[in-house]
Amino acid sequence: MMDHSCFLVEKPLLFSFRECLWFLDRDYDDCLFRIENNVLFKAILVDSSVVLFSLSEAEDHLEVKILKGEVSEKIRLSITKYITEWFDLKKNLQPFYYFLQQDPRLSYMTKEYHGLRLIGIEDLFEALCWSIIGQQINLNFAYRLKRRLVTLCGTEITFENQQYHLFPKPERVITLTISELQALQFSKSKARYILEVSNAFVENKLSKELLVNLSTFEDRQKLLRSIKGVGVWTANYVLMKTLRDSNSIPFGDVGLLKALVSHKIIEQRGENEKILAFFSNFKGWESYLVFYLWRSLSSPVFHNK
DNA sequence: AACCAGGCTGCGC
DNA sequence: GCGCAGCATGGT
Repeated sequence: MMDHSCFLVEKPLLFSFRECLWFLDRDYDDCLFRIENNVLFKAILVDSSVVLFSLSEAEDHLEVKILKGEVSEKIRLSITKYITEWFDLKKNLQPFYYFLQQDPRLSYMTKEYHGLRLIGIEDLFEALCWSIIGQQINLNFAYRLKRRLVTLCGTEITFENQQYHLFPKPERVITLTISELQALQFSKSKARYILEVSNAFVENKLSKELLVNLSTFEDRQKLLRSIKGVGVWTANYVLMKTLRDSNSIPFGDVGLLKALVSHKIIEQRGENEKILAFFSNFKGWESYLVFYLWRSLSSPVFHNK
C-alpha cells in the first residue's frame, strides 16, 4: 500500500531550497513556521480544517509529508498549490538574472543568492496585519508583536510536543479592543489600524478576490490605501508579497534605502529620481530586485561595503 | 540617553 | 501634488 501522506513537488530551474530556507530562518523569531535540520514545518488551513506538513529537499525534488490532518488527493493538491505560491515556483528567473548581470554592482547576486525566490505571504489579512505591525519598528520587536497577537487569538495545533500556529482570522481579531492590543505593546494607532483592516475584511470591503479582480496595479494600490493605516509602503509591500505584483516597490523602506546606499546606487536617502532611474532598468522585476536587496542586508557582502 | 526602527496621518502650502 | 511635523513604542 502506498503512503499517500508523502509526495514530491518538482523543483524549477534556478531554484535553491537552501537559499529560500535561509531567508525564512534568518535571525528572527517567526511564529508561523518552524525549521529544524533543513526541514520546514508549516500548518495551513484547507477548507477550514488544519493540515500540518513538512517540506524538505529530496534528491532533485521537494518532498512533502502530511503530518497531521486528512490525507487525500485534494489536500495534496492544496498543499502543492500553497508551496508553489509561497516559494514562487512557477517563475522563471532567467530574465531577472540577465538584468542583474548587466549591473556590475549587482551581478554577484546571481551567484551569492542563486535560486532565491521571493517568499510570499498567501493570506492577505495576515500580510496586511504583518506589514502594519512592521511599520516604523525594528524587526525583532515586530516579530514579537506578531507572536503575541497570534498566541492571543490564532489557532494552534500540537504535533510531537511542538505547537504550530495559524494566523488569526479577521472575525476573531475584530473582537479585540484597542486597549487589549495596547496590552500586547501595540501603539494606539497601530492597534487602530489593525482593527480597521479587520473591519474591512469582515464587511467584505476588502478580500484577496476583490483585489485580484482589479486589473491595474494602481487600482489595487488604491483599494488597499483606502484603509486608514495603509500607506504607500504597506500597500506595495502587500502587493509584492501576496498579489506578487512584479513591479511593486515599497518606497521609503529603510532596509531598501540602506541596501541602495551600500551598493552605491544612491549616496543617501531621499534621492528619489536616482532610485526610479535605477529601477527602470529592471522593468517587471522590481519586486524581485527589492527582495534581493533585502537579502543583501544580511550578507557579508553588505557589511564589507 | 539619544537615536533608530521593513511609516502613517494630517496639515499647510 | 509635495514637504514636514508629530506621533507611538521598544531596542541598542
